[in-house]
Amino acid sequence: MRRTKEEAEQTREDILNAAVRIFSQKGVGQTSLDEIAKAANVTRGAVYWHFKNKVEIFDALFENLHRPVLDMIMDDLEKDHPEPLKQLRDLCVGLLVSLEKDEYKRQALILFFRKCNYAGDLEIYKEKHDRKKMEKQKAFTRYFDKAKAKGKLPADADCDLLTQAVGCYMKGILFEYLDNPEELDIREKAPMLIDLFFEKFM
Amino acid sequence: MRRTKEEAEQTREDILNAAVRIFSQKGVGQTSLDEIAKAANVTRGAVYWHFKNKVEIFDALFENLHRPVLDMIMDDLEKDHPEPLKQLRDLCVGLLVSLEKDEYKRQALILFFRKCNYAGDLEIYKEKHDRKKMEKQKAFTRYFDKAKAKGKLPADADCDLLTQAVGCYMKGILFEYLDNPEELDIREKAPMLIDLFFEKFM
DNA sequence: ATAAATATACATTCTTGTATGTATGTTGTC
DNA sequence: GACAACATACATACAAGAATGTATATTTAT
Repeated sequence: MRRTKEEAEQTREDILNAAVRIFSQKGVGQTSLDEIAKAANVTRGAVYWHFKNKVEIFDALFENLHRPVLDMIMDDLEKDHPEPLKQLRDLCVGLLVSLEKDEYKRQALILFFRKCNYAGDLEIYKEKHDRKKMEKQKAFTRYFDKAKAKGKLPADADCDLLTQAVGCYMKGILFEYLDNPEELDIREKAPMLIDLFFEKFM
Repeated sequence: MRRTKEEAEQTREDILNAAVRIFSQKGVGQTSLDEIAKAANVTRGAVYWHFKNKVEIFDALFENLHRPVLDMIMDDLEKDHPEPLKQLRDLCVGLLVSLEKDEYKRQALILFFRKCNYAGDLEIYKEKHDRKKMEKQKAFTRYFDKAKAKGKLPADADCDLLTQAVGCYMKGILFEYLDNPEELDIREKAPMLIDLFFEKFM
Protein backbone atom coordinates (compact mmCIF):
# COMPACT_ATOMS: atom_id res chain seq x y z
CA MET A 1 0.00 0.00 0.00
CA ARG A 2 2.64 2.51 -0.79
CA ARG A 3 1.21 6.04 -1.20
CA THR A 4 2.60 9.04 -3.05
CA LYS A 5 4.69 11.51 -1.09
CA GLU A 6 1.81 13.95 -0.89
CA GLU A 7 -0.53 11.27 0.35
CA ALA A 8 2.00 10.18 2.94
CA GLU A 9 2.43 13.74 4.14
CA GLN A 10 -1.31 14.01 4.34
CA THR A 11 -1.65 10.96 6.54
CA ARG A 12 1.07 12.36 8.77
CA GLU A 13 -1.00 15.48 9.22
CA ASP A 14 -4.14 13.41 9.66
CA ILE A 15 -2.43 11.58 12.48
CA LEU A 16 -1.33 14.80 14.13
CA ASN A 17 -4.77 16.35 13.83
CA ALA A 18 -6.40 13.27 15.27
CA ALA A 19 -3.84 13.30 18.05
CA VAL A 20 -4.56 16.88 19.18
CA ARG A 21 -8.23 16.18 19.18
CA ILE A 22 -8.05 13.00 21.22
CA PHE A 23 -5.18 14.07 23.44
CA SER A 24 -7.07 17.21 24.40
CA GLN A 25 -10.15 15.17 25.18
CA LYS A 26 -8.80 12.14 26.96
CA GLY A 27 -5.34 13.21 27.99
CA VAL A 28 -2.05 12.06 26.51
CA GLY A 29 -1.57 9.22 28.94
CA GLN A 30 -5.02 7.72 28.47
CA THR A 31 -4.91 7.86 24.69
CA SER A 32 -3.78 4.72 22.90
CA LEU A 33 -2.06 4.82 19.56
CA ASP A 34 -4.83 2.65 18.23
CA GLU A 35 -7.38 5.32 18.99
CA ILE A 36 -5.32 7.92 17.19
CA ALA A 37 -4.84 5.60 14.26
CA LYS A 38 -8.55 4.84 13.97
CA ALA A 39 -9.46 8.52 14.24
CA ALA A 40 -7.05 9.22 11.41
CA ASN A 41 -8.44 6.32 9.37
CA VAL A 42 -5.22 4.36 9.39
CA THR A 43 -3.79 1.54 11.50
CA ARG A 44 -1.11 1.60 14.11
CA GLY A 45 1.31 0.52 11.43
CA ALA A 46 1.02 3.92 9.77
CA VAL A 47 1.47 5.70 13.07
CA TYR A 48 4.61 3.76 13.87
CA TRP A 49 5.92 4.50 10.40
CA HIS A 50 5.64 8.25 10.84
CA PHE A 51 6.46 8.46 14.55
CA LYS A 52 8.67 6.47 16.83
CA ASN A 53 6.05 6.45 19.58
CA LYS A 54 3.44 8.55 21.35
CA VAL A 55 5.98 10.88 22.88
CA GLU A 56 7.26 11.88 19.47
CA ILE A 57 3.75 12.81 18.40
CA PHE A 58 3.46 14.90 21.51
CA ASP A 59 6.67 16.69 20.68
CA ALA A 60 5.63 17.39 17.10
CA LEU A 61 2.41 18.96 18.36
CA PHE A 62 4.29 21.24 20.71
CA GLU A 63 6.47 22.56 17.94
CA ASN A 64 3.41 23.21 15.79
CA LEU A 65 1.84 25.25 18.54
CA HIS A 66 4.61 27.40 19.91
CA ARG A 67 6.74 28.29 16.96
CA PRO A 68 4.14 30.54 15.27
CA VAL A 69 3.24 32.28 18.53
CA LEU A 70 6.82 33.12 19.37
CA ASP A 71 7.49 34.25 15.81
CA MET A 72 4.47 36.51 16.00
CA ILE A 73 5.69 38.15 19.19
CA MET A 74 9.20 38.56 17.83
CA ASP A 75 7.90 40.25 14.69
CA ASP A 76 5.75 42.53 16.80
CA LEU A 77 8.76 43.51 18.88
CA GLU A 78 10.65 44.58 15.77
CA LYS A 79 8.22 47.45 15.21
CA ASP A 80 9.04 50.72 16.92
CA HIS A 81 5.68 51.46 18.42
CA PRO A 82 5.33 54.86 20.15
CA GLU A 83 3.36 53.27 23.01
CA PRO A 84 4.92 49.91 23.86
CA LEU A 85 2.42 49.29 26.65
CA LYS A 86 -0.49 49.81 24.34
CA GLN A 87 1.26 47.51 21.90
CA LEU A 88 1.58 44.83 24.56
CA ARG A 89 -2.00 45.36 25.61
CA ASP A 90 -3.15 44.81 22.04
CA LEU A 91 -0.95 41.74 21.73
CA CYS A 92 -2.47 40.19 24.84
CA VAL A 93 -6.01 40.92 23.76
CA GLY A 94 -5.24 39.65 20.28
CA LEU A 95 -3.76 36.41 21.52
CA LEU A 96 -6.81 35.73 23.66
CA VAL A 97 -9.46 36.76 21.15
CA SER A 98 -7.83 34.83 18.33
CA LEU A 99 -8.58 31.61 20.20
CA GLU A 100 -12.27 31.94 19.59
CA LYS A 101 -11.84 31.14 15.90
CA ASP A 102 -8.98 28.70 16.20
CA GLU A 103 -10.18 25.40 17.53
CA TYR A 104 -6.90 23.68 16.77
CA LYS A 105 -4.96 26.11 18.93
CA ARG A 106 -7.55 25.86 21.68
CA GLN A 107 -7.25 22.09 21.70
CA ALA A 108 -3.48 22.26 21.65
CA LEU A 109 -3.45 24.63 24.62
CA ILE A 110 -5.83 22.44 26.55
CA LEU A 111 -3.58 19.54 25.78
CA PHE A 112 -0.45 21.18 27.13
CA PHE A 113 -2.11 22.98 30.02
CA ARG A 114 -4.48 20.35 31.29
CA LYS A 115 -4.09 17.03 29.57
CA CYS A 116 -0.43 16.25 29.81
CA ASN A 117 1.14 15.68 33.17
CA TYR A 118 4.80 15.94 32.28
CA ALA A 119 5.45 12.73 34.16
CA GLY A 120 6.96 9.46 33.04
CA ASP A 121 7.83 9.62 29.35
CA LEU A 122 6.87 13.26 29.15
CA GLU A 123 8.98 14.38 32.08
CA ILE A 124 11.93 15.26 29.87
CA TYR A 125 9.76 17.76 28.01
CA LYS A 126 8.97 19.86 31.05
CA GLU A 127 12.39 21.46 30.95
CA LYS A 128 12.17 22.04 27.24
CA HIS A 129 8.75 23.63 27.49
CA ASP A 130 9.88 25.74 30.43
CA ARG A 131 12.70 27.09 28.30
CA LYS A 132 10.21 28.09 25.62
CA LYS A 133 8.15 29.82 28.27
CA MET A 134 11.22 31.73 29.39
CA GLU A 135 11.77 32.93 25.85
CA LYS A 136 8.27 34.34 25.76
CA GLN A 137 8.74 35.89 29.15
CA LYS A 138 11.93 37.60 28.02
CA ALA A 139 10.07 38.94 25.01
CA PHE A 140 7.34 40.34 27.23
CA THR A 141 9.90 42.09 29.41
CA ARG A 142 11.19 43.95 26.38
CA TYR A 143 7.84 45.71 26.01
CA PHE A 144 8.17 47.10 29.50
CA ASP A 145 11.81 47.98 28.96
CA LYS A 146 10.89 49.88 25.81
CA ALA A 147 8.10 51.66 27.66
CA LYS A 148 10.48 52.72 30.38
CA ALA A 149 13.03 53.93 27.82
CA LYS A 150 10.32 56.07 26.26
CA GLY A 151 9.37 57.49 29.64
CA LYS A 152 5.98 55.81 29.60
CA LEU A 153 6.76 54.02 32.84
CA PRO A 154 8.21 55.38 36.08
CA ALA A 155 11.97 54.96 36.18
CA ASP A 156 11.76 52.81 39.29
CA ALA A 157 9.19 50.39 37.85
CA ASP A 158 10.16 46.76 38.25
CA CYS A 159 9.94 45.40 34.73
CA ASP A 160 10.57 41.82 35.76
CA LEU A 161 7.79 41.95 38.30
CA LEU A 162 5.44 43.49 35.77
CA THR A 163 6.32 40.79 33.29
CA GLN A 164 5.65 38.10 35.83
CA ALA A 165 2.37 39.73 36.74
CA VAL A 166 1.20 39.96 33.15
CA GLY A 167 2.31 36.40 32.51
CA CYS A 168 0.37 35.07 35.48
CA TYR A 169 -2.67 37.10 34.58
CA MET A 170 -2.64 35.92 30.98
CA LYS A 171 -2.19 32.34 32.02
CA GLY A 172 -5.05 32.59 34.49
CA ILE A 173 -7.38 34.06 31.89
CA LEU A 174 -6.33 31.39 29.44
CA PHE A 175 -7.11 28.62 31.90
CA GLU A 176 -10.47 30.04 32.83
CA TYR A 177 -11.42 30.41 29.21
CA LEU A 178 -10.22 26.99 28.15
CA ASP A 179 -11.81 25.30 31.13
CA ASN A 180 -15.20 26.92 30.62
CA PRO A 181 -15.49 28.72 27.33
CA GLU A 182 -19.20 29.23 27.80
CA GLU A 183 -18.66 31.03 31.12
CA LEU A 184 -16.22 33.55 29.71
CA ASP A 185 -17.13 35.31 26.47
CA ILE A 186 -13.57 35.93 25.46
CA ARG A 187 -14.26 38.43 22.72
CA GLU A 188 -16.11 40.69 25.11
CA LYS A 189 -14.19 40.03 28.32
CA ALA A 190 -10.58 39.82 27.16
CA PRO A 191 -10.30 43.57 26.43
CA MET A 192 -11.98 44.47 29.70
CA LEU A 193 -9.82 42.15 31.77
CA ILE A 194 -6.59 43.18 30.10
CA ASP A 195 -7.45 46.87 30.32
CA LEU A 196 -8.01 46.41 34.03
CA PHE A 197 -4.36 45.54 34.25
CA PHE A 198 -2.97 48.21 31.95
CA GLU A 199 -5.22 51.15 32.68
CA LYS A 200 -3.21 52.34 35.65
CA PHE A 201 -0.16 52.85 33.43
CA MET A 202 -1.96 54.61 30.62
CA MET B 1 -5.02 -9.93 60.18
CA ARG B 2 -7.79 -7.84 61.53
CA ARG B 3 -6.59 -4.51 62.95
CA THR B 4 -8.20 -2.33 65.57
CA LYS B 5 -10.42 0.51 64.41
CA GLU B 6 -7.70 3.07 65.04
CA GLU B 7 -5.18 1.08 63.06
CA ALA B 8 -7.63 0.73 60.20
CA GLU B 9 -8.28 4.46 60.16
CA GLN B 10 -4.54 4.99 60.09
CA THR B 11 -4.05 2.79 57.05
CA ARG B 12 -6.86 4.67 55.33
CA GLU B 13 -4.94 7.87 55.90
CA ASP B 14 -1.70 6.22 54.86
CA ILE B 15 -3.33 5.26 51.60
CA LEU B 16 -4.61 8.78 51.03
CA ASN B 17 -1.24 10.32 51.83
CA ALA B 18 0.52 7.94 49.50
CA ALA B 19 -2.07 8.71 46.85
CA VAL B 20 -1.55 12.50 46.91
CA ARG B 21 2.15 12.01 46.71
CA ILE B 22 2.12 9.62 43.78
CA PHE B 23 -0.82 11.20 41.98
CA SER B 24 0.91 14.57 42.08
CA GLN B 25 4.08 13.04 40.72
CA LYS B 26 2.85 10.64 38.06
CA GLY B 27 -0.66 11.81 37.40
CA VAL B 28 -3.87 10.09 38.42
CA GLY B 29 -4.22 8.15 35.22
CA GLN B 30 -0.70 6.75 35.24
CA THR B 31 -0.80 5.65 38.85
CA SER B 32 -1.77 2.07 39.54
CA LEU B 33 -3.44 1.04 42.74
CA ASP B 34 -0.55 -1.29 43.34
CA GLU B 35 1.86 1.63 43.48
CA ILE B 36 -0.30 3.42 45.98
CA ALA B 37 -0.63 0.27 48.05
CA LYS B 38 3.11 -0.34 48.09
CA ALA B 39 3.83 3.28 49.01
CA ALA B 40 1.41 2.94 51.90
CA ASN B 41 2.96 -0.38 52.94
CA VAL B 42 -0.16 -2.39 52.30
CA THR B 43 -1.48 -4.49 49.44
CA ARG B 44 -4.15 -3.75 46.93
CA GLY B 45 -6.47 -5.73 49.12
CA ALA B 46 -6.35 -3.00 51.73
CA VAL B 47 -6.93 -0.31 49.15
CA TYR B 48 -9.97 -2.08 47.75
CA TRP B 49 -11.27 -2.52 51.27
CA HIS B 50 -11.21 1.20 52.03
CA PHE B 51 -12.07 2.51 48.58
CA LYS B 52 -14.19 1.22 45.75
CA ASN B 53 -11.60 2.19 43.17
CA LYS B 54 -9.12 4.86 42.18
CA VAL B 55 -11.79 7.42 41.45
CA GLU B 56 -13.09 7.23 44.99
CA ILE B 57 -9.63 7.95 46.32
CA PHE B 58 -9.47 10.95 44.01
CA ASP B 59 -12.77 12.19 45.35
CA ALA B 60 -11.71 11.80 48.97
CA LEU B 61 -8.61 13.86 48.29
CA PHE B 62 -10.62 16.64 46.75
CA GLU B 63 -12.85 16.92 49.78
CA ASN B 64 -9.81 17.03 52.05
CA LEU B 65 -8.37 19.91 50.07
CA HIS B 66 -11.28 22.22 49.42
CA ARG B 67 -13.43 22.05 52.50
CA PRO B 68 -10.93 23.80 54.81
CA VAL B 69 -10.16 26.51 52.26
CA LEU B 70 -13.79 27.38 51.68
CA ASP B 71 -14.49 27.32 55.42
CA MET B 72 -11.60 29.70 55.96
CA ILE B 73 -12.94 32.17 53.41
CA MET B 74 -16.44 31.95 54.82
CA ASP B 75 -15.20 32.65 58.33
CA ASP B 76 -13.20 35.58 57.04
CA LEU B 77 -16.28 37.01 55.36
CA GLU B 78 -18.20 36.96 58.64
CA LYS B 79 -15.93 39.64 60.07
CA ASP B 80 -16.93 43.24 59.46
CA HIS B 81 -13.61 44.58 58.29
CA PRO B 82 -13.46 48.37 57.70
CA GLU B 83 -11.44 47.85 54.51
CA PRO B 84 -12.81 44.83 52.63
CA LEU B 85 -10.32 45.25 49.82
CA LYS B 86 -7.41 45.16 52.21
CA GLN B 87 -9.01 42.13 53.79
CA LEU B 88 -9.23 40.40 50.42
CA ARG B 89 -5.68 41.42 49.63
CA ASP B 90 -4.47 39.84 52.85
CA LEU B 91 -6.50 36.72 52.19
CA CYS B 92 -4.94 36.30 48.75
CA VAL B 93 -1.43 36.83 50.03
CA GLY B 94 -2.09 34.51 52.95
CA LEU B 95 -3.41 31.74 50.74
CA LEU B 96 -0.35 31.92 48.53
CA VAL B 97 2.28 32.26 51.25
CA SER B 98 0.78 29.45 53.32
CA LEU B 99 1.68 27.04 50.55
CA GLU B 100 5.36 27.35 51.27
CA LYS B 101 5.01 25.41 54.50
CA ASP B 102 2.29 23.04 53.46
CA GLU B 103 3.63 20.37 51.16
CA TYR B 104 0.44 18.33 51.33
CA LYS B 105 -1.63 21.21 50.02
CA ARG B 106 0.95 21.96 47.35
CA GLN B 107 0.85 18.39 46.14
CA ALA B 108 -2.92 18.33 46.23
CA LEU B 109 -3.11 21.50 44.15
CA ILE B 110 -0.64 20.15 41.64
CA LEU B 111 -2.73 17.04 41.45
CA PHE B 112 -5.96 18.86 40.66
CA PHE B 113 -4.42 21.55 38.48
CA ARG B 114 -1.93 19.58 36.48
CA LYS B 115 -2.13 15.88 37.08
CA CYS B 116 -5.74 15.01 36.57
CA ASN B 117 -7.29 15.44 33.20
CA TYR B 118 -10.96 15.22 34.09
CA ALA B 119 -11.46 12.72 31.31
CA GLY B 120 -12.77 9.19 31.36
CA ASP B 121 -13.62 8.16 34.90
CA LEU B 122 -12.85 11.61 36.24
CA GLU B 123 -15.05 13.45 33.77
CA ILE B 124 -18.01 13.42 36.13
CA TYR B 125 -15.96 15.33 38.68
CA LYS B 126 -15.31 18.32 36.45
CA GLU B 127 -18.81 19.62 37.01
CA LYS B 128 -18.58 19.03 40.74
CA HIS B 129 -15.26 20.81 41.02
CA ASP B 130 -16.53 23.65 38.87
CA ARG B 131 -19.40 24.12 41.28
CA LYS B 132 -16.95 24.39 44.15
CA LYS B 133 -15.01 26.95 42.18
CA MET B 134 -18.19 28.95 41.67
CA GLU B 135 -18.77 28.98 45.42
CA LYS B 136 -15.36 30.47 45.98
CA GLN B 137 -15.94 32.97 43.22
CA LYS B 138 -19.21 34.07 44.81
CA ALA B 139 -17.40 34.51 48.10
CA PHE B 140 -14.76 36.68 46.46
CA THR B 141 -17.43 38.87 44.89
CA ARG B 142 -18.78 39.63 48.34
CA TYR B 143 -15.54 41.36 49.28
CA PHE B 144 -15.96 43.75 46.38
CA ASP B 145 -19.64 44.22 47.15
CA LYS B 146 -18.79 45.10 50.72
CA ALA B 147 -16.10 47.51 49.55
CA LYS B 148 -18.56 49.25 47.28
CA ALA B 149 -21.14 49.46 50.07
CA LYS B 150 -18.55 51.15 52.22
CA GLY B 151 -17.70 53.61 49.46
CA LYS B 152 -14.24 52.16 49.01
CA LEU B 153 -14.94 51.42 45.38
CA PRO B 154 -16.47 53.68 42.72
CA ALA B 155 -20.21 53.09 42.44
CA ASP B 156 -19.89 52.04 38.81
CA ALA B 157 -17.20 49.44 39.45
CA ASP B 158 -18.00 46.05 37.93
CA CYS B 159 -17.69 43.67 40.87
CA ASP B 160 -18.13 40.55 38.77
CA LEU B 161 -15.39 41.63 36.42
CA LEU B 162 -13.10 42.42 39.33
CA THR B 163 -13.81 39.03 40.84
CA GLN B 164 -13.04 37.31 37.59
CA ALA B 165 -9.84 39.32 37.26
CA VAL B 166 -8.66 38.49 40.75
CA GLY B 167 -9.57 34.84 40.25
CA CYS B 168 -7.59 34.62 37.02
CA TYR B 169 -4.65 36.41 38.56
CA MET B 170 -4.59 34.16 41.60
CA LYS B 171 -4.86 31.06 39.48
CA GLY B 172 -2.04 32.23 37.25
CA ILE B 173 0.22 32.93 40.20
CA LEU B 174 -0.66 29.57 41.68
CA PHE B 175 0.24 27.76 38.49
CA GLU B 176 3.52 29.58 38.07
CA TYR B 177 4.50 28.84 41.63
CA LEU B 178 3.48 25.21 41.56
CA ASP B 179 5.13 24.62 38.20
CA ASN B 180 8.44 26.19 39.24
CA PRO B 181 8.66 26.89 42.94
CA GLU B 182 12.34 27.72 42.67
CA GLU B 183 11.66 30.42 40.06
CA LEU B 184 9.10 32.25 42.17
CA ASP B 185 9.95 32.94 45.79
CA ILE B 186 6.36 33.05 46.92
CA ARG B 187 6.95 34.61 50.32
CA GLU B 188 8.66 37.58 48.75
CA LYS B 189 6.74 37.85 45.47
CA ALA B 190 3.16 37.10 46.49
CA PRO B 191 2.70 40.41 48.36
CA MET B 192 4.30 42.37 45.54
CA LEU B 193 2.25 40.71 42.84
CA ILE B 194 -1.01 40.99 44.72
CA ASP B 195 -0.34 44.61 45.66
CA LEU B 196 0.20 45.38 42.00
CA PHE B 197 -3.41 44.40 41.49
CA PHE B 198 -4.92 46.15 44.48
CA GLU B 199 -2.83 49.29 44.73
CA LYS B 200 -4.92 51.24 42.27
CA PHE B 201 -7.96 50.87 44.51
CA MET B 202 -6.25 51.77 47.72
C1' DA C 1 13.61 -4.08 -8.62
C1' DT C 2 13.71 -1.77 -4.71
C1' DA C 3 12.24 0.52 -1.04
C1' DA C 4 8.49 3.36 0.84
C1' DA C 5 4.04 3.38 3.07
C1' DT C 6 1.19 0.97 5.21
C1' DA C 7 -1.63 -3.38 7.36
C1' DT C 8 -1.62 -7.49 10.15
C1' DA C 9 -0.21 -10.71 13.57
C1' DC C 10 1.99 -11.85 17.82
C1' DA C 11 4.28 -11.95 22.23
C1' DT C 12 4.74 -9.38 26.35
C1' DT C 13 3.61 -6.46 30.00
C1' DC C 14 0.61 -3.94 33.00
C1' DT C 15 -3.58 -3.16 35.31
C1' DT C 16 -7.95 -4.00 36.94
C1' DG C 17 -11.65 -6.28 39.38
C1' DT C 18 -12.96 -9.97 41.85
C1' DA C 19 -12.89 -14.07 44.37
C1' DT C 20 -11.23 -16.29 48.03
C1' DG C 21 -8.31 -17.18 52.11
C1' DT C 22 -7.24 -16.04 56.89
C1' DA C 23 -6.09 -14.16 61.16
C1' DT C 24 -7.71 -11.33 64.48
C1' DG C 25 -10.63 -7.77 66.80
C1' DT C 26 -15.34 -7.35 68.70
C1' DT C 27 -19.62 -8.48 70.71
C1' DG C 28 -23.21 -10.83 72.97
C1' DT C 29 -24.21 -14.61 76.04
C1' DC C 30 -24.03 -17.47 79.93
C1' DG D 1 -15.01 -12.90 82.43
C1' DA D 2 -14.49 -16.69 79.36
C1' DC D 3 -15.72 -18.18 75.00
C1' DA D 4 -18.20 -19.00 70.82
C1' DA D 5 -19.88 -16.60 66.70
C1' DC D 6 -19.30 -13.25 63.68
C1' DA D 7 -17.56 -9.36 61.23
C1' DT D 8 -13.52 -6.85 59.88
C1' DA D 9 -9.27 -5.75 57.79
C1' DC D 10 -6.58 -7.07 55.18
C1' DA D 11 -3.37 -10.51 51.79
C1' DT D 12 -3.07 -13.56 47.85
C1' DA D 13 -4.35 -15.60 43.57
C1' DC D 14 -6.49 -15.50 39.18
C1' DA D 15 -8.73 -14.30 34.85
C1' DA D 16 -9.57 -10.91 31.40
C1' DG D 17 -8.62 -6.88 28.78
C1' DA D 18 -5.84 -3.36 26.95
C1' DA D 19 -1.70 -1.32 25.18
C1' DT D 20 2.91 -1.53 23.47
C1' DG D 21 6.68 -2.69 20.44
C1' DT D 22 8.25 -5.55 16.95
C1' DA D 23 8.29 -8.67 13.24
C1' DT D 24 6.46 -9.70 9.03
C1' DA D 25 3.36 -9.48 5.06
C1' DT D 26 1.44 -6.63 1.25
C1' DT D 27 1.11 -3.25 -2.16
C1' DT D 28 2.54 0.11 -5.10
C1' DA D 29 5.31 4.48 -6.36
C1' DT D 30 9.65 5.57 -8.24
